[in-house]
Amino acid sequence: MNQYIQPSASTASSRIYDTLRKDLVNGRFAAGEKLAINALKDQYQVGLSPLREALNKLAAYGLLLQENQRGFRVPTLSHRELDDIAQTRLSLEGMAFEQAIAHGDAAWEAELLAAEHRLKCADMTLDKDDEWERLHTQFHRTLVAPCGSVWLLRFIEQLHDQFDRYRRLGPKMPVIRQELDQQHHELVELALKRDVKAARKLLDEHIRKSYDVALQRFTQHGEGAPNKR
Amino acid sequence: MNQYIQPSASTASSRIYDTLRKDLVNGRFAAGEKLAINALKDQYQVGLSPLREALNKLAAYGLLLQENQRGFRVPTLSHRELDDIAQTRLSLEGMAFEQAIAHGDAAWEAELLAAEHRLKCADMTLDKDDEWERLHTQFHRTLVAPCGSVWLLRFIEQLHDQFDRYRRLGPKMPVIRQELDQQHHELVELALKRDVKAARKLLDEHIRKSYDVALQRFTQHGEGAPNKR
DNA sequence: GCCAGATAAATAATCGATTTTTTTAAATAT
DNA sequence: ATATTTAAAAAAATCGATTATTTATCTGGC
Repeated sequence: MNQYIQPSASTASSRIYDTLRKDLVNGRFAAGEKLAINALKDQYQVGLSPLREALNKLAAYGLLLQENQRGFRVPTLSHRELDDIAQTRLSLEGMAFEQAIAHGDAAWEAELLAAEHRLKCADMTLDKDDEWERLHTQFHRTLVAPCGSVWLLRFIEQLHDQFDRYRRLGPKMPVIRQELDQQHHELVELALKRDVKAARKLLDEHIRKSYDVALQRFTQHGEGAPNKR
Repeated sequence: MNQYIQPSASTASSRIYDTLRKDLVNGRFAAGEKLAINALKDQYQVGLSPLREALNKLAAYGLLLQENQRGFRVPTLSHRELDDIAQTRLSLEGMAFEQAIAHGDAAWEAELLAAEHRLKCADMTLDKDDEWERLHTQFHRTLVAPCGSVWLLRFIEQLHDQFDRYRRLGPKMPVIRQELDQQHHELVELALKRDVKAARKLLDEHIRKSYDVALQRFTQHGEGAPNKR
């Protein structure tokens, strides 16, 4: 009797998973922080069982650390790990982009243009970044979507979340933001022209520029981990 | 007062996770099968909560599919996905192996020799494959260990599990097994010689040969999914 | 005979309470 | 004062039962 078929009817567990994932990527929790499950339960108004199931999934996904008999904690941040994430993202996303350019069809081209336009518009009209972030993720997802490998896409998605955890802590830099937006446009152009070499090169630069922003967080406050606790 | 520090004291949840992961990779459950949680609970003698937490983790890891309100099922097998897994493994493991050869030190060389020797011995003395499989996984892990990227290693591990899910269904082929063992030896030799080009090429061949074995399962029974239900 | 709707059975998800383990605090001895 | 043991508090993990949802079965109308 459902009016519309639900893609996957939500459960308390899946809802709290989505919420926590977003909050973790957005840096709502301090790096290294131990999660107080009971507090979370009250904060998010959710039962213990669904909460624990979500935390388990997040740990398997890499957004939490789990230590037997002593719960969950937020992974610390380190210059070294940021390098790893950025470098791996460079490799995998670059690889996927090349494949996508080789295989993407007309529908993909249309999606690319649409995604870039949506992103550009959001940038102008909205003030709070939430929607922009969503569209930004969606844009990069579209770039590599027709690469042909489900597993590669899965890993890229995971790396994106990891990368964003660092990037969103970085300072707001309107100038660089504008440059990044410009690159988004050029990425689409090169993809449409099927210029694999140039496209890959630009994607590399794009990620590196983003990396520079994220890195500020570390060079500013000295080496090590800028954790609260 | 613990005599030895436990690396991470086991919990019911972590134990059932390990067990199920192994059983899933070993094809103990039919592809596409819906998991009857209550039956599992009795079979494995474990409570509902730890079991569900383990299933949630396995779903996030990619060894199970989770659909809200209708539980968990074992992913189906397909020629197409095997191709994807093999190809992605080829890319990532190849990349990691090259890096490992570039960065691996003397300790790594020692570990390599040790791992290959252990594998060779297990092959001769033991009849049941369980220990061989463990050592085989360990050998490949060692090959790429010093690649420098935690995330790459993580993905490779995941792909290995996925690949093995297919490989272990394939027929026993002693001749090919012997060829694969020979390649293990040669991989170590090339790694020690730091011959990146040749090493990568051989690893490619090695994975491809393994892939051929796994593929039998599909070409034998015709295209599609060789599922029970 | 076949389909829509209602009912019953089975299964998934969640809750509330209990048990186990770790962490913190206090007490005692060196 | 410092270290070691003991006791108390807090937190994590697990259990047993309840609730919600899906799946299977039945019924009457066409």
